[in-house]
Amino acid sequence: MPMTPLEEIRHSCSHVLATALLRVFPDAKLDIGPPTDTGFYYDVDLEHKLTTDDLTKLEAEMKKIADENQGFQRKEVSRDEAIEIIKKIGQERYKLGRLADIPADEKISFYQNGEFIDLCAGTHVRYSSKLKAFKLLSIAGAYHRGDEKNKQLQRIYGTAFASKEELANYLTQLEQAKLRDHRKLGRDLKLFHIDDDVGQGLILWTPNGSIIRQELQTFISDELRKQGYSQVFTPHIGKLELYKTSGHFPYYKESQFSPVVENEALARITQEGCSCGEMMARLDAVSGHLRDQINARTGRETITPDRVRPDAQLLDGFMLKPMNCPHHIKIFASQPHSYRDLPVRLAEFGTVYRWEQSGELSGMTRVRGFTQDDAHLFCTEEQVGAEVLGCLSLVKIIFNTLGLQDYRVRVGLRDPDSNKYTGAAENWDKAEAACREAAKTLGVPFTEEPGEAAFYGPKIDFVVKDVIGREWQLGTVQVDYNLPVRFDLSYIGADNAAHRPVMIHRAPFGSMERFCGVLIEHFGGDFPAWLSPEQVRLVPISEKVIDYSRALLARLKAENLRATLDEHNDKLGAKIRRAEIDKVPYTLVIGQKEAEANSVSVRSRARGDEGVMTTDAYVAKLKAEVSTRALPDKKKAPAEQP
RNA sequence: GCCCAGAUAGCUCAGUUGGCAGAGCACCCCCUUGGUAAGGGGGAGGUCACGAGUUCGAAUCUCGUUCUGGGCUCCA
Repeated sequence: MPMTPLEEIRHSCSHVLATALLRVFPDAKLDIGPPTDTGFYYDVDLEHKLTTDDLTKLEAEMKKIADENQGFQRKEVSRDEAIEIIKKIGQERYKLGRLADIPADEKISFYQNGEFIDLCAGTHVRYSSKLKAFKLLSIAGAYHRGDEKNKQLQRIYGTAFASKEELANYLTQLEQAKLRDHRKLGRDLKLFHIDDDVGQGLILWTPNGSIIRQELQTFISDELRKQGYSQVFTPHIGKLELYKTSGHFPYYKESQFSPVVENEALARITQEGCSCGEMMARLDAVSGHLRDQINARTGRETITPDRVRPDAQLLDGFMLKPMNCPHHIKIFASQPHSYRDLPVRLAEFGTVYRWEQSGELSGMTRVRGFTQDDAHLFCTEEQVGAEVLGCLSLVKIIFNTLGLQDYRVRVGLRDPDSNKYTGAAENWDKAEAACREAAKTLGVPFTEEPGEAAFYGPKIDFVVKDVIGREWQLGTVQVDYNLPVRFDLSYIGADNAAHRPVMIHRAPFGSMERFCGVLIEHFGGDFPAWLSPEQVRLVPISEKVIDYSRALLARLKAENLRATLDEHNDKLGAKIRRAEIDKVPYTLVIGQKEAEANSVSVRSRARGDEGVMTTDAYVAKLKAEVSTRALPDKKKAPAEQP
């Protein structure tokens, strides 16, 4: 498949980088060097540990190669010839494996530029002098073939464009993006804090951030009430056996916090002289009774005999809940249900804990404790389609209200080659069909991705990009035919017989933490008035109007608006500047004129000076803006930013 | 978890070959009483991430630990 002109430039840069690499480090063993969405990289196996100084050296060598104006020449060869070439250039270590990947019926080609030749399908620019604007950016580790078990190679990232201007623009864009980073804005605007002494990946919501979260929760709760959901509350922990029944333990053991064992049980087991390994084995083990139950319900050997231990050896504990489903299931199961009750929709802002690997943590977007705007729907099989649609429309309402337009939809299907999925194939087929049909109604393009399903069912995810281009899954809707079986859920149908309900898991935000992180970047900190921690800043021009300003502050607070008064001993310009830096949507300038006329001079963060209006008129206007959850106007062209 | 880089005041950062811990902003006080993005002066603020080692002497050199950033792997 031919590449786009930009891809050709970037891919050719990979080859030029490899050429430079071999000139500087002749013993480098090359793996692969493809173009990416934002540039290119080359993976290399090298004894020498590359440093940023090396990047400078390599880049200089690349410039030289570009100036040498080397031609890129394609050579098609037979497989035997290919092996010979690879051996001749001493690149057997990875290239022979890459050669073996090429299907028998595909042409094998090499590209040569100057002294460098590389196994490559192409395509390339004709001459290296076409490469005028490139830059090496960073060094990273990357596993060979993306497999953790393989050797970690050194990956050199770079970017390239057709012109120097485009490259410069891209680099400025990167700088600009850093200013929107939720980790920076979170600190500057005092939205959240992560403290080493509390723990990695555990968010402390400071007062400002808490206001945003609270407003979002109110917004969602309002929508849920309209759509017939019931609010529930459940504890943060549950017994291990609950998760053995659901199948989450020990299946996801590595990504869960360790179980909490009661003191007495711990003392007893220590007295018995149990090793740590033995204790873990006892925690993993199940009773014969549970095994029989689950295997009967699922109709196959879901729990194998080796996990069963005599009751005397079993050890139960509590787990920090990694998900809310089992708790909600127990609420559903606590009462008999008629088909007339369905669907039952149980919603909770439920906090869950997951043991993410330390290297995966990132600000608010990847954390170890987070609160899902979770709900579980229990419905009949006939209702699944309509309920999935309802969930999707909720996600759309939320995204529209917040002006989130730049997202993609992913329908996660099971990977036919994997056995990690539970449940009968025909149920999977039905559920996947329901998701596909529902996604079609969204009116936005979606991709079907095998292998992206949850282990209990297919799902529809809403994925957005953060400021540095990383994708994050936010909203999700998942169909589940599995957990109702494992927990033996039922309802009584019109035929007076027991039927199995279908479950739908859904979280339109995904998690409050990740969603807020993405939202901070989406708005760049310029939140709409309804979300702004501080909606109005009162700025008195002099102390002479301080009494009027204080009375006005009291008035605004009484109207349930979030306002503060800047009593600093500064000039007006400085106070305005501070309000702008704090990203307050409205600044009210108060001087003698305003005090005498019971009015305010309004300055909008987005639109600048809006002139004088009566206090009553302003309050009414702002309250309307807040209650309709209006989006902020596009910010005016930034003046001199700090 | 793995690879690379980093950690100095609340924030952004400087700190030379090892020799008294620095600046700007923010904070507090004083002067200034003003009309839409920075008036002026003063003050306070530090276990240089933590722990060892080398040295007469360590923010600076070495080792270890923790955390952060960029990747990789993972993400129910």
